[in-house]
Amino acid sequence: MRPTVHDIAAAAGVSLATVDRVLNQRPGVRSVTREKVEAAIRELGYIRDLAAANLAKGRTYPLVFILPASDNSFMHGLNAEIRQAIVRSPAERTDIRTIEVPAFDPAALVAVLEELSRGKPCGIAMVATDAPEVCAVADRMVRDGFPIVTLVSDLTGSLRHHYAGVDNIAAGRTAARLLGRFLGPRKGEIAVLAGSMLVRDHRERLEGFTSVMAEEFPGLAILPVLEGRDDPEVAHMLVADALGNAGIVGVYSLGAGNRGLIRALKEKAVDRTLTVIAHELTVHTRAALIDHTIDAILNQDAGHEVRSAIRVLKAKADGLAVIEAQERIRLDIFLKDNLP
Amino acid sequence: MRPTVHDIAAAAGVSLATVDRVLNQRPGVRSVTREKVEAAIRELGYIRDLAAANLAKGRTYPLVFILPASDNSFMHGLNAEIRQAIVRSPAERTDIRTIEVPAFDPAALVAVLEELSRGKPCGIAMVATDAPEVCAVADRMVRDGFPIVTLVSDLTGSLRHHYAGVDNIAAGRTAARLLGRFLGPRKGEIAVLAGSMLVRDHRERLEGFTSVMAEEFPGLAILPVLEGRDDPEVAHMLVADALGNAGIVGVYSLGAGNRGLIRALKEKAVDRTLTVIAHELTVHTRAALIDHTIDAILNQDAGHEVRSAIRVLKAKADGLAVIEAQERIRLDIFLKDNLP
DNA sequence: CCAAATTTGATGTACGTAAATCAAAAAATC
DNA sequence: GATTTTTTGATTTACGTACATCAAATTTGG
Repeated sequence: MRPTVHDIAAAAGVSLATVDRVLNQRPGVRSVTREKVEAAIRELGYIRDLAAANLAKGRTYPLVFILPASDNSFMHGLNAEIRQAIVRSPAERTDIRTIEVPAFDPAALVAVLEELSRGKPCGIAMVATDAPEVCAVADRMVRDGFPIVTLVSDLTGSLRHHYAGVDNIAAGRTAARLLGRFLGPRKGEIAVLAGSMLVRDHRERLEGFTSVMAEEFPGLAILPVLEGRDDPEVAHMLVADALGNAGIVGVYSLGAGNRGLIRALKEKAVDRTLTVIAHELTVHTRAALIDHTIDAILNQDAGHEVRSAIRVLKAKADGLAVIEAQERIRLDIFLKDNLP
Repeated sequence: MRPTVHDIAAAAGVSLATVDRVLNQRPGVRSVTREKVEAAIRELGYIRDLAAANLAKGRTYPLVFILPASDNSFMHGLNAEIRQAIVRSPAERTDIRTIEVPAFDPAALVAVLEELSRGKPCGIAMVATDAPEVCAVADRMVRDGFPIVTLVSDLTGSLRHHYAGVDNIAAGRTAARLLGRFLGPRKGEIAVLAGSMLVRDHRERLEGFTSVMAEEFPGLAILPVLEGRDDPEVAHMLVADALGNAGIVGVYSLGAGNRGLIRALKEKAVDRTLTVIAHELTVHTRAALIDHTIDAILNQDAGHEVRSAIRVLKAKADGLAVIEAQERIRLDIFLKDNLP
C-alpha cells in the first residue's frame, strides 16, 4: 500500500496537523520539525494522492485558450477540438474558456494577457503572435507563476513552459525533400504559396524549405513567394496567374487558403504533371490528395495539440512532470494511402 | 456545480441508500423506484465522480501485457515503454505486469490467456499471434467481460475492444507509393525483406505494398520476398546475396533485422543509387537515414501504443467512451528532416 | 387480516487529503 | 519565574462515492 499522511505522521512522530502544515507550506512549524517530516516523506516515498487532494479542495483547473479570429479551416478545427475538450471538462476537472483576439495584432494579445494576469486562471494556452511585447508580458506572467503554453505558433526566446505545435522549420525541410525526391531528375521552377510572411510559422516553413532546396536540389529554383493571405480567392488568383509560367514543375503551399489553390490547379494544370505539396488536412485537401491534384499533405493534429496543451497546463499547475515524448506534436505526412 | 448523489436522492424523493442501490445495480429496488431514480439521473445530468468513486473503492486497475519473447529493437522499445508506464502506475492507479510468451506460438498464448481468465485482471493487452484458437479464447474472454486490446499485431475478426497499432496494409501501400514516387521514371526490380510471412503485420504490409505497386507502378517488379526472420545476420546474408542482381533499384524492408540490411547496403551498394524504405525507427535506422543509406522510415510509436492501450483498457473497465482520434495509432513517416 | 417477504430509509464508516478550530505544550522574552 | 509568543496536538468537518447494517415501512401471499 502507498503511504498516506497518517503514515508519515506516525513515522515522523508528529501529528497529522503538522504534516499537513508541512505539505501545504502553511506557517507555524519549526524548521527542525519540518525537516523531520520531510525526512519521513522521503524515506517512505510518500506521494500525495492528487485525486483525493483535488476532491478535498473541490479543485478545478481554470484554463484559457486565446485564439486569433481567423476564418480558415484550421482555426475552425482547432475551435472544434477545444469545444470537445469543454465537453470532457467535468471528468477532467477543467474549466475552459476561449478568448478571440484579432489576428496578427500584438497589442490586442498583450491587452488580453494583462487582463488575465489580474485574474485567477491556472493556465493559459495561446496561439501567439510572435512579437517582443507579447513575449515580455508572457515572460512576466511565467515568473509570476502562471503556466503558459504556446499553441500552433511559438514565441521566439520566451520562457513559456511549453510549445504545443510542430517544428515548422522541419516541416518546410520535409516538404522540400518530398518535393525534390518526387520530382527526381526533373528541373524547373517551384511556386510557393504562403499566407503571410508576417506569421512566424510561415516564415519558418519557408526557411526550412528554401534551405533544403538550395542544399540538395539545385535543379529546382524557388520563385518569389505568393502571399495569399490564407484567403482562397486571393490564392486562386495568384496561383492561376503563376501557372502561366510553363517552367513550373512543383508547388508548395505552406499556409491556408488551399481551396483556391486546388481550384486553380484543376483549371490550369490538367494537362501538366505538377507535383504539389500542401499543409493542413481539410475536406478540400483530402479530396485533392485522393484525386491526385495534391501529392502529399503535411499536417499538424489540432486535437492532439489541444489535448496536449491541457495536459501540460494541468501538470504545470500541479508542479508535475510531463511525458515529453507524449507531448511532442508530430508532423504528419499524408499520402493518399495513409489517410485517417 | 455538478449534481451529486445527494441531489438525485432529493430530486427522486428517495434516500441516498436507494440511489446507491440503483447506481451500483444492487438488488432490493422496485422497478418503479428504480425508474424514478434513473429519470432523476437523466434530468439532472448526473455523472458520477470517477476519482471519488475510485478513492472510496480503493480501486486499482490490474493490467497485464502479454508480449512475445523476441529479441529485436522494437520489442525492447515496447518493453521500455511498459516499464515507464509502471513507473507512472501510482499516479494512474494502474497495477501493470508483463508476461512473456514464445513468439509465433498460438498454443502458449492460449495457455496464458486461459490462466488469466481464471484470475482478476481488469484488462489485457497482448501482441497477438493471429490464430483461430487465440481468437476463440479472446472472444470468450471479451464476452465474459474482460477488456482486451491487441497491441501492435491484431487478431483477424476478433471481438477485442480495440487494436492499438498501425494499419499495416496502409503502411505497405504508403511504402509502395513513396518508393514509386522516389524512383520516378526509373524501371527495375524491388527487393522486399520481411521477417516472416507467418506474422500478420508483415503479411499485411506486403499485401498493401504489392497492390499499390501493381496498380500504380508497373515499371517496378517485386522480387520474391526475402524472409530474414527479423535476424540481422540472416537479413545481411539475404540482402547481400540479392544485391548481386544489378536490376534492383529499390528495397523495402518491412520487418526487423535492419542492422543486417544496412550493413549489406553499405558493403554492396556504395556505388549504386538504390532507394530504400524501412520500418521502425531505431538507432541504426536513424543513423542510416541521416547518412542517406535509407531514404524513408515508417514507424509506429511504441510509447503511444502502450499509453493508448492503457487508456483504452481503463476506459473499458469503467464502461467509458474513448476519444477515437486520440487512440488512433499513426503511421509515422520519417525523412531525415523530421526526425524527433 | 395476519404473517412473511420485500423494499426503503436512516445512519455510519471508509477512502486520502484539505482546512479549520481550540487547547496544550514548548520555546522565547523580559 | 511569570508572561507572551510560537509551535504542536487533537479533533472535526468536508469532498463525492461505496458499502454495510439495522430498523421501519410497504407489499405480497395465504
